Amino acid sequence: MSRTSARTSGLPPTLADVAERAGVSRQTVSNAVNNPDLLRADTLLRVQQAIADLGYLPNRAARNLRTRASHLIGLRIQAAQEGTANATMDRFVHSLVETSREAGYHVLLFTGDPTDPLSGYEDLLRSTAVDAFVVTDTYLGNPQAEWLDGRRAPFVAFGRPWENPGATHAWVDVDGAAGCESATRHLLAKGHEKIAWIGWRKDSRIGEDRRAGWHRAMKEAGLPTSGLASRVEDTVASGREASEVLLDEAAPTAFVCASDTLAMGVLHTLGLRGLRVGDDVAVVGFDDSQVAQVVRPGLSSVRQPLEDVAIEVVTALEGLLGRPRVAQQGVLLTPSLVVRDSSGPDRV
Amino acid sequence: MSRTSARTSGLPPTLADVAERAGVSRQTVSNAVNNPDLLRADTLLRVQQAIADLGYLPNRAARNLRTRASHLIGLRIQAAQEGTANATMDRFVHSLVETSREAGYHVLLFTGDPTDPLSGYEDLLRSTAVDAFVVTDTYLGNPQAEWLDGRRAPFVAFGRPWENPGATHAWVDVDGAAGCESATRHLLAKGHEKIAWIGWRKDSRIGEDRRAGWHRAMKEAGLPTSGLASRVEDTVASGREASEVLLDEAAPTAFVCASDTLAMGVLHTLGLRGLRVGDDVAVVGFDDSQVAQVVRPGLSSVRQPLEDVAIEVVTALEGLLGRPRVAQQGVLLTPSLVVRDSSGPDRV
DNA sequence: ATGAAAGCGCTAACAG
DNA sequence: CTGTTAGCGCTTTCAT
Repeated sequence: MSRTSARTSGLPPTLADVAERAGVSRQTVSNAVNNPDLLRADTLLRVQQAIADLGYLPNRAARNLRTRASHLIGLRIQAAQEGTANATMDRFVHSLVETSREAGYHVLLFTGDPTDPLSGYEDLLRSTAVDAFVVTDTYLGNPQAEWLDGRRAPFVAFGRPWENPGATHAWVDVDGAAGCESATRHLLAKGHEKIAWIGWRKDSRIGEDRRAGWHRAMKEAGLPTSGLASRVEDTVASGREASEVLLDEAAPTAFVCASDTLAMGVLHTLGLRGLRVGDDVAVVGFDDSQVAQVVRPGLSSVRQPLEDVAIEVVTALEGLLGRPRVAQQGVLLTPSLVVRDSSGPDRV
Repeated sequence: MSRTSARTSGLPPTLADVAERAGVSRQTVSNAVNNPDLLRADTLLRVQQAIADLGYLPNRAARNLRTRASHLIGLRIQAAQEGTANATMDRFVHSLVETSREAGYHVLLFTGDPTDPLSGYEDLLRSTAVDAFVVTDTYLGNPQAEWLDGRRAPFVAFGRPWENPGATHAWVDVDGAAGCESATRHLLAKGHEKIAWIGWRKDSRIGEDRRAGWHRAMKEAGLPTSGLASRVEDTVASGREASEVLLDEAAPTAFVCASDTLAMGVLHTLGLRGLRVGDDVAVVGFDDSQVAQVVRPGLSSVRQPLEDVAIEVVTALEGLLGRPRVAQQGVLLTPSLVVRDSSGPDRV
């Protein structure tokens, strides 16, 4: 051996240290860790004892070098938008970290120039720092998917390939239309007939999808929708202004919104006009943000099953990275509606 | 060479590929990357050209193995608490990721058994997966610091060593007392004299610190504090109940709270009693959460300078990991007060 | 079932 | 200033 044993040096124990202590070769120790079935029961036990005694854990860098895998998955995050209720990402990050760990992966966070959806990916990929990516900001038109596909980089998207339905990469998404449809039905069941929609600008595919859910539910109920929809920026002020206009021009008794941020704008308007939230006008948001949870009265909201999204994402990742490669197509999950006081009572 | 060159194989180019193309030895390429000053100008240029041509980037695993460093820093995160307005961690994570990148580090996220403050650290440390940790959940009594210190693992704490003021490790914290003092002074300046405190249970050092700021400001103004303080759990319901009791028994005209979550509870009480937020009773929270930003009326709140915290943390980290080792002691940063409508008008 | 040999891609130490 | 040598700690052949 070319270096002092672990006990004398301050360095962590290596395979060689364990081998020496157990009286076997290094290879046998490696097998004990990675292919225990190959060892005879008593040898295995002896090696495991030595491993425990020494507190041995394989050195990551060495293993990574050898296996050409880092067991790291990269996730690009953006700054939370101040002044909004958006918090999907943070809940997702936590779920992903948790689920990844169970699959033997850690999550490496990185940021990039917000105006360049590609920045940050390339360096990590070329330096083999991560095995795969989870791509989340697909609303940007999602050039990442195409780019990563081109480099044959494994990745799973949280978000459908809106722009390119023929894309073959793995993705997981939440059915926003279904969420808004169930929110609208919920209000219809309470007796509302004039239910307004406040969503995002038309260039947002996600926004149009959610809007379609509202529209479908209204049509199914045989109710008109014209004059009841508004498309604005995702800010509280926009939600407030849009709801003012809608109240003046169409007098809806309920609002379904594409986000909790917009829903908060509606609550502002109701407050300013002395209308009682829930009792006079019902409101449902989207995301089940902390804001929805702590505001008074509580804001009903569509909640994305982010824990399940993480599970599906990691499953897809394992398929992509495992041997044999198991390709997964798209997975669409259904959100649930969290009912709070802003839904109001039944209007029998 | 023992393997096909990068162009023919699908693998990324290596040092050897670059060396061959530039007509120099591998070592020279390594120097071109890590110690450019050592090369003659023309050689450097030639090597850099080859690097650019090939799109070469050093393989992380190999470099990590050789240098015994991963350039990764570990950060343990916990699930965001639903039903609260707490969001410090998410803002901090983003700032840390951003700042770390500038220093050449990436952030590796991990979770652990919530009941065991140590879980998760050990494996990463022993497997040499990270170079250092950023420890944040110091409110747990912070056994991590001692434990990490014992293993001589580099780490920086976001949070003071409350339990052990003699601790020598690097830490960065925000002066909660100063924040609450300035919040209280802000209300005093508006003409309030009966300013109540709603904070956390006595075993929370952070809570006691924040409370001290309120207390100090009141004393300096020559105002009594007895009967004006309450210590409860960090939930909206607790804030609501505490404010009801305080209003009944002491009739304060303003509240300073240890968190936005508690402040939301106060807003609930005011709403239920028909008291106008700001006009009748002023409220100030702590954290400048999204909730504070989007609720109506806006909630004044103490904002932690998390971007600066991240900068100080990374600076300390660089000192810890750099050569020579530069030890940093504690850094205490001052938060700022974000004034919104819940502060109310001047009560001349 | 266990061991020996080779090498992943890089850099520290030294030689020239 | 550049090249040679020798590993970092691990796993993948291939013998035994």
